[in-house]
Amino acid sequence: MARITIEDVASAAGVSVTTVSHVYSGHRPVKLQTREHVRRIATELGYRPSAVAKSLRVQRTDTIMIILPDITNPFYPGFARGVQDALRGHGYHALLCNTDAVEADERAFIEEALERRVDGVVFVGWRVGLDELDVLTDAEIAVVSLGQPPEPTLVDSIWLDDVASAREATEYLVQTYGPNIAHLAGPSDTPVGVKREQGYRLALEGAGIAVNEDAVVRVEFTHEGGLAGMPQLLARSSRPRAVFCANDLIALGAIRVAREQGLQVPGDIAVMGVDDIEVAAIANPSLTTVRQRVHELGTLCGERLLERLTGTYAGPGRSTFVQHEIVLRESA
Amino acid sequence: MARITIEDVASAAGVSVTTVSHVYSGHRPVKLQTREHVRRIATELGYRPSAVAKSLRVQRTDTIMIILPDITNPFYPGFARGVQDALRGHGYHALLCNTDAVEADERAFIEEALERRVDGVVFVGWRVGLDELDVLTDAEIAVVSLGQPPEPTLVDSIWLDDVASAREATEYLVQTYGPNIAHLAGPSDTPVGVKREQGYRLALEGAGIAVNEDAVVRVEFTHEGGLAGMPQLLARSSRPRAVFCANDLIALGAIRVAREQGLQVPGDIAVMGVDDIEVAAIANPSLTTVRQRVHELGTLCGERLLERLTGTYAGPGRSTFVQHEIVLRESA
DNA sequence: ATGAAAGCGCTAACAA
DNA sequence: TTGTTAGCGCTTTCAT
Repeated sequence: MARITIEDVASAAGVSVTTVSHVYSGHRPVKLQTREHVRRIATELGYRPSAVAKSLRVQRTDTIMIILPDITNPFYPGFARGVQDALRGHGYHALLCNTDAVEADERAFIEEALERRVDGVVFVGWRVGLDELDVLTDAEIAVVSLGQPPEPTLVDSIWLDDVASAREATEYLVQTYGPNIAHLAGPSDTPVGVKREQGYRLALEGAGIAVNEDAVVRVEFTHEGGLAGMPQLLARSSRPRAVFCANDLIALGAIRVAREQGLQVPGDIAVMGVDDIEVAAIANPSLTTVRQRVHELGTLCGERLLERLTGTYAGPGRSTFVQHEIVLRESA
Repeated sequence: MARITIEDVASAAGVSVTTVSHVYSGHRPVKLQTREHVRRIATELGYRPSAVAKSLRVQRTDTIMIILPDITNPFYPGFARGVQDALRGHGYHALLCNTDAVEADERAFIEEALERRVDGVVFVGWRVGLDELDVLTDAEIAVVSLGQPPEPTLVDSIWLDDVASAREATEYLVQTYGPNIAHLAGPSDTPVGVKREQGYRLALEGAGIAVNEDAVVRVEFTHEGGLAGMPQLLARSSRPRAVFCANDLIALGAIRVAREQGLQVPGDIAVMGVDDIEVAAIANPSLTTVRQRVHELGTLCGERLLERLTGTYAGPGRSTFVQHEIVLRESA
């Protein structure tokens, strides 16, 4: 069955394509009678206006792209959800893209955004710098980035102080459990991983504690990362009294390993994460962590993007800081 | 800065648009020298072929749509991931859509798929029947649906036996903990909720146990659902010895409530879920549940879809059953 | 090895 | 209130 086009509807209804077009867009008045007639014919024929033809003509796709490192990390669906909530009712649809934090994929999706002519991009990148997003701005695509530091750029960015949050978390652990604090760090080739490790080191140095390099193990930002890294920490001659993990998934993995080895959390060893993903509260022991207010981050990105999409704002990149917050629960 | 088109490249390179087009598509040989020249000019100008113009011309979008009830339920990102993994390397991109299990939204996204001329749809619907997907098939859009029962339809469907899995889970609880088994059911207007409740009832009846209607509480398929429903169960004069929950999120909420009321799980009250989302293993106590092999479900959907997209298969709807599996852990 | 030109399905300027 | 038509940026047939 060939696709029904606007022309088919027009001739079947005995009107011009212009009229059919305006029945749908409402961009100019159409006599009620004609309007209803056209509608009926269109429904009978099963006509659906082609979004791609329209996009080509109006040079808008009403689509935005959300580029994320890993959709199976619960942090990101919550974030994406926030973005979509902010966009709700404004007629935009979202393309969710997984980069797996692979540099080539991050770049590939930026290309893809360009080719698909999306109207806007929310970018959460780990490998690619903010300056690489300028190509989007050049193509008049609205861009908001999450998590990069505040430096003057073309794109808006919503950022968290990863160094400070890691530092405060570690300081809390030092105060509560003394100097022997280990760190399950993120990969050293991700900005987030690097900054949280930096915060950890700053906290120890600030307390006059020398960093024991054996007490820092770098793993992926996943539950498996925690499962893989924790045994190394526990195998050390002097077991750490607490471990600061670069995110909640790692922390949950770490807790699991500790408990399997018969250790009490936090009695024998305390564990703290970062993110406050939903399961952090559900888990048992519930996870002490640094809350990132993920949904708010998402809506904020969505709102900033919307301001550019609608033309409410058109100036240089704005930088918005979102404050973290330590959430004390059972694990530390 | 106006968008660079194929024409800009052609004139700057002193060739025809045809040649530029073929440099990109490789659909016909272009002299090496010309090819390199065109490439260089294109790069200099920052040319990106417009996917929307191409789509209009070739009547393909290389896009599929994944329609899901709730992306913040960890079951679905895992599933979506599976679909995307199956599609990887075949040049398709995925549009992830959240219906929130709202009937109107499910229908709206079907419309949207039609208008956007996506090549395929993976549909996970709770309110809308399989027959409503025929409109997609009519428009020559490949469709695979998850979770509906095997009845002859136009679309492919991957299904789970929700009744049987709920029944087996309940039977296990009866065998282990006796007749006093409650049920935190899903909403009665979702097929999944209905079928799991049905399985629960069949198990009790099969064991000659009368179903106590007070012991069945219907809640949303969320952690909050569990938090809301569990107190009602615990407030009953005779506390249930175990509770079968319609999914893992509900079960995790239920466990939380039980523990807050000072009950041991499973010592005082056992809890069992369905899905085996990742956190089921991480949680503490870890969750006894029915595994749905979510990633496999996703890849299966992706593969079936791919067969239709590539034309490898073009017949009537196929129905593929995926076996569930009870996973015994600590909570029951 | 390369080009000219039609046409994919719409929207909107211009005309009546 | 309605219609005619150019053109959005590509691909591909038909020529050369």
